[in-house]
Amino acid sequence: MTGNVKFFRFVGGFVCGAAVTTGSCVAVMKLYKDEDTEDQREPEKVPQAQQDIGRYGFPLTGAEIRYYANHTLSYNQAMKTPRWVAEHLSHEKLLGKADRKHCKFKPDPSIAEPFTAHNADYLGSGWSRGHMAPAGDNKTSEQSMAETFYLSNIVPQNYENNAGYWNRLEMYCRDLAKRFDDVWVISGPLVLSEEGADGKKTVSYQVIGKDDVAVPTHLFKVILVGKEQSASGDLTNNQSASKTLALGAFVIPNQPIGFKRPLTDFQVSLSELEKISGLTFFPKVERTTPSLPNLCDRDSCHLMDFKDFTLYLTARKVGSARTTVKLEKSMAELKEQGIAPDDYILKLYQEKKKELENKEHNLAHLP
DNA sequence: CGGGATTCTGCT
DNA sequence: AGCAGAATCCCG
Repeated sequence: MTGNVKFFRFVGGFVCGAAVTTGSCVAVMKLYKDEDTEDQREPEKVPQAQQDIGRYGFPLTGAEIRYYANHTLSYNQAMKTPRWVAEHLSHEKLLGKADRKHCKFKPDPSIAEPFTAHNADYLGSGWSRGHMAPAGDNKTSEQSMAETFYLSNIVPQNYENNAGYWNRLEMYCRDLAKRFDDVWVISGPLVLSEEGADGKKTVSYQVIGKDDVAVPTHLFKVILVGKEQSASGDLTNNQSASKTLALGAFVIPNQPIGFKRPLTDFQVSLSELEKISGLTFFPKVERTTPSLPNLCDRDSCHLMDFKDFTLYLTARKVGSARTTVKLEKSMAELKEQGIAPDDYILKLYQEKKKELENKEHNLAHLP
């Protein structure tokens, strides 16, 4: 029996050996819950050998779950990055006017100094500070947006990837919130092995700054959607909640990725991602069935193409133009790229043009 | 939307 | 003098 220990998964997501006594199992549960806190077992119930081993305490990991206004994460004190960052998106939560220009990247005050990254680690490193929980998911609250700029939510990310492919993936997640009531997103960094010419596999990653912040080779994103909005509302009563869920897991290389690569190119099975990340995602979701419905079957998994993305960026620039010169420049750039402005941009342009012409006319005629 | 740099201003 | 926030500029 000793060589054949069976394991059971409990609702809380931890495992415990069936061969150990019930009492010890409860103790394991307590340790799991209070992982980084003082062992709260009553001393007289702990075997002497265990008391001796733990006399001066066990190592702390700092991996406990940290809660912020609109995101939740587990931190990696060795990497100086998050392990994972979780969010819940909904249509209502994505409305608002909070502006990232009023935010600053800064060390997370709740991370102990020896384990935190600093801005100086990133500046001049060749890597950008990439959000895991995006600022754009926090338009409703200045506070929650400011918290996403804590470096506990940041990883070193390729500039083009951050502004491009990853950005469009984040936009797709927000778009999902228009079609599904609930969207849960978990994002994080990965350092994956590489096979050399000699066939040996090696994990190798750059570290930056005096704090040796780990540069991930890849980033992952797990998307779980639920309660699909249906026009007819014809879901039968006895369908379980899990049947309304759909999930997609993606592993994105931390490097420039062009518009030609569809998101499905980077889709992996949840079990594959769990194996390489060491994480168990959504442990409270029933997994008796072989796998959850595929998000990319239920929805398009289609990121913005070049034309739509350029139109989107132009609309942003037109809306924020401060002078007529810059306004015209944005429109000219669009034309240079061979893209015709759509009705939305034309309307935006006309309104902005009037506004700026008035402003500049008044300035020119001041006494 | 995602990132930068620089300059000015106000405060201590 | 030095720091923090705001404003303005730039890029994809």
